[in-house]
Amino acid sequence: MTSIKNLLDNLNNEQKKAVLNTDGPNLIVAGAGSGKTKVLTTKLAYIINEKKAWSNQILCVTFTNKAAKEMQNRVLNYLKGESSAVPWLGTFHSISVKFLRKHAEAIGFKSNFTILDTDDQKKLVRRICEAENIDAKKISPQFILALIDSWKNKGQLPDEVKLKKKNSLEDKILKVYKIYQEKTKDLNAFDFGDLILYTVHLFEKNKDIREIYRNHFKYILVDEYQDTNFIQNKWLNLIVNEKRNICCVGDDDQSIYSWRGAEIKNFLTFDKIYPNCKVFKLEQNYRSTKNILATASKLISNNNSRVGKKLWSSSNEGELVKLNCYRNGKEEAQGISDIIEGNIKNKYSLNNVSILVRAIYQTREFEERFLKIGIGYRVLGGIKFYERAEIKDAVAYLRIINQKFDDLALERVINKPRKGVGETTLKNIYEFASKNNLCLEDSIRKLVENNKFKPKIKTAFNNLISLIDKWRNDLKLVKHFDLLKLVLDESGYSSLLKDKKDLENENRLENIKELLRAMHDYDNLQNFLEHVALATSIDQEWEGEKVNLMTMHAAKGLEFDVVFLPGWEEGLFPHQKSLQEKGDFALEEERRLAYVGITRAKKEAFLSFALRRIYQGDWMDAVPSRFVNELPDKNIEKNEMKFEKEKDDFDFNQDTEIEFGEEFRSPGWNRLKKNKLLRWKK
DNA sequence: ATGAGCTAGCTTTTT
DNA sequence: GCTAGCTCAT
Repeated sequence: MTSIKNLLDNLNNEQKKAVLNTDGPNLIVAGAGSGKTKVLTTKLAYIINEKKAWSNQILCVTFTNKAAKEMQNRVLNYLKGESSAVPWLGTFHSISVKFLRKHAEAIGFKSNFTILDTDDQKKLVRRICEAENIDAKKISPQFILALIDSWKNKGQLPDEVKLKKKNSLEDKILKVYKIYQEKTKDLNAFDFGDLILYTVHLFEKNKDIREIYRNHFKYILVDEYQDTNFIQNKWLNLIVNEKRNICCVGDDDQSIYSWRGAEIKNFLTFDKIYPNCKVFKLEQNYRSTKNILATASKLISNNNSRVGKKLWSSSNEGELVKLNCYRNGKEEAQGISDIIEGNIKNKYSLNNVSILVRAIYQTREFEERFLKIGIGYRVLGGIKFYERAEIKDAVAYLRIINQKFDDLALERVINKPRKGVGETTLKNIYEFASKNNLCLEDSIRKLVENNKFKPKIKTAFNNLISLIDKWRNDLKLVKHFDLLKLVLDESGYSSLLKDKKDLENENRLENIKELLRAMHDYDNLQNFLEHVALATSIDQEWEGEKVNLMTMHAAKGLEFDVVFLPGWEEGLFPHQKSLQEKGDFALEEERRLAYVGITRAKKEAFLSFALRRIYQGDWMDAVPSRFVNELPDKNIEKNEMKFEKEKDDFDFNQDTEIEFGEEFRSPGWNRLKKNKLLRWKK
C-alpha cells in the first residue's frame, strides 16, 4: 500500500504546498499536464488520512463522470482499506440530483422526478409554441431553448428575467419560458439547467436545509473551475461555510465553454470572492515532449487575456510536431490512417491514439476510412447509445413506471407497439388533461372509467394501464433489470422487434441486450435512469484496441500518446460561426481550444489541413487556419502529402468483418450497414 | 391512423 | 450529406 508520505514524496514542491494547504480558500492554477488530477486526489486522500474530515464530509465537483470515477478509484487506491469511497464526488449535475432527491418536497416537487433530455425539451417547447400560436419555423425550438438555458445559467427563473427593452421576440420567448417551467413542474421533471438552478433555489429559500450542508461539508474541491458558470458558482457559494475551505483548480488557458455560460471571471476574480486566498501555480508539465509543449505555448501566447504562466518541461525534445497539408479531406483521412497503420500502430496502443476534431460531424470521413481498411475505432460523443430509438423506447417504459407524471414517456410508449391510438385521440386526452389538471396517465384512467373511448381503444388502454400497475408492483418484487425483461415481453415490444426479421432489427435486439447488461451496474431503477440522463459524451466503454475519435471539447482532461488534429482551416477552425457571433473574444476561445488539443499529446502530434473539402454536399476551397501561422517553425516539420489515386477505391470487400455491437450509430457505420444490406438482398 | 417518401435547413462546441 | 418533420396516399 502506498502511504501518504510516499504520495507526498511523489509531488514537486509547488504541488506539495498546494496539497498541504488544506484550510482556507485556495486557487490552484494548473497548466496543462501539470499533475492537476494527482494534486486533487492526493489532497483528498490527505484530508481523509489526516482525519481533517470524514470522506463523506468532502464535496468534490468534477466536470465529467469519467473524471469523478477516475478520482474515486485513485483515492480508494491510495487509502486501500482505510476509507470508503467519497460519496459526494461527482458533477454539478449529479450532486444536484442528490440534493433534490432528498429535498424535492421543499420546492414543490416529488422525489422520484424525471430528468428531461434535449428531445423532451424540444417536444415540450414545440407543444407550447403550438398552443401560443408561435410559428416554429420563425423561432426554432432550439433557439428558444438556448435563450431559456442562458437565463437559467444566469440564475433567473421567468419572474426574475429583466428584459432591457420591450423586445417583442424576447418577450414572446419569456412567455414560453414561463409556461415551460409550469409544465415541467406538472411533469415532476427537471431539465439540465433546472438541476442546478433549483438546487440554488432550494438553498436560498430554505435556510435550515442550507445550514445542514454548510455545516456538513468541511472541505470543497472543484475541478475545471475555469469552466464554471454564474449559477454553478452561486451554487458553490451557498455551500461554503465560514471556514471557507474551498479549493478550486483550473487553467485560464483551457477555458473553452463560454458558450455554455462559463465565466472565466469566476476564475480571475477568485481572490475578490474569497479574500486572503492562497494561489498556487503548477507550471511544470509532465505530459508532453518539449516540441509539443513549445508548439502549444507559442500558439497560446497570441492570446491577450491571460493570467500568464510559463509552462516548462524536463522531458526530451521528442519528435517534431508534424504539420501536414493534404489536397482534400478524403486524402487527409487516408493519410492519417496510413500514418497510423505505418508508424503508430506498432509503437503505441491504439487506445492511446486520438483524432480530435472541431465539429463532431468531421469524424465521418475517418469512420468511413477506418471501416474500409479495418482499423478499430470508437466515437466519443455524437449520437449516444441512449439516444437510439429502441433504447429510448425501453427507457420510456421505465420512466413511466418510475413516476406517473412523466407524460412525455407515456406518450412515447402508447403506440409501441401500435394500438390504433392516433393524433386525434391523443389530442382529446390532452384536452381533457389540461381541463381537469391531470397528468396523461390519470386522464386516460378517468376516460376509460367514464367509457369515453371507442371499444377497441378502450381495451387497448385498459390493458396498458393494468400492465403499468402490475409493473409498478413487480418493481417491489424483482430487480429492475428483470423488470425490463417483463416489460418488453408483456408490452409486446419484444415481439415487435423479433417479428421483423432484418439486420437492423437484429441490431436493435442486440442494443436492448446491452441495455439490460448496463442496468446491472446500478442498484435500482432510479439510479439507472439518472445515469441514462446524466451520462456524458465520454462516459463510454474504453476497452479494446481502438482509435478514439472525438471533439477537442470532449478531450479536455484526457491525454494520449499520439494526437491527430485534422481540419485546421479557416472557417472550420477557428469556426466561422463562433467568430461571427462573438468576434475577437471567440477567436481567443478557439485558440484556447487549439491549445487544449495540442496539449493532449504526450509523444507525437500531427496537425493537418486540406485544400479542398466537401461541405454540406459541395466541394469548397479552403485556406489554412490562421493558427497554422502562429506555430513555431523550429518545432514543426512541414509536409506536403500527395496520393496516387487509390486503386481499390471502389472495391468494397464483402467479407469485411463488421462489428454490429458497435456503441454508436454513426453516419459512416450506417452507410456501411446499408451497403451490406443491399448486397445481402441480391 | 399509418407509414413511405420527400424536402428544407442545416452542425460549433454539451452538462 | 444528413435528418427531422411534413405531406400524401393507403
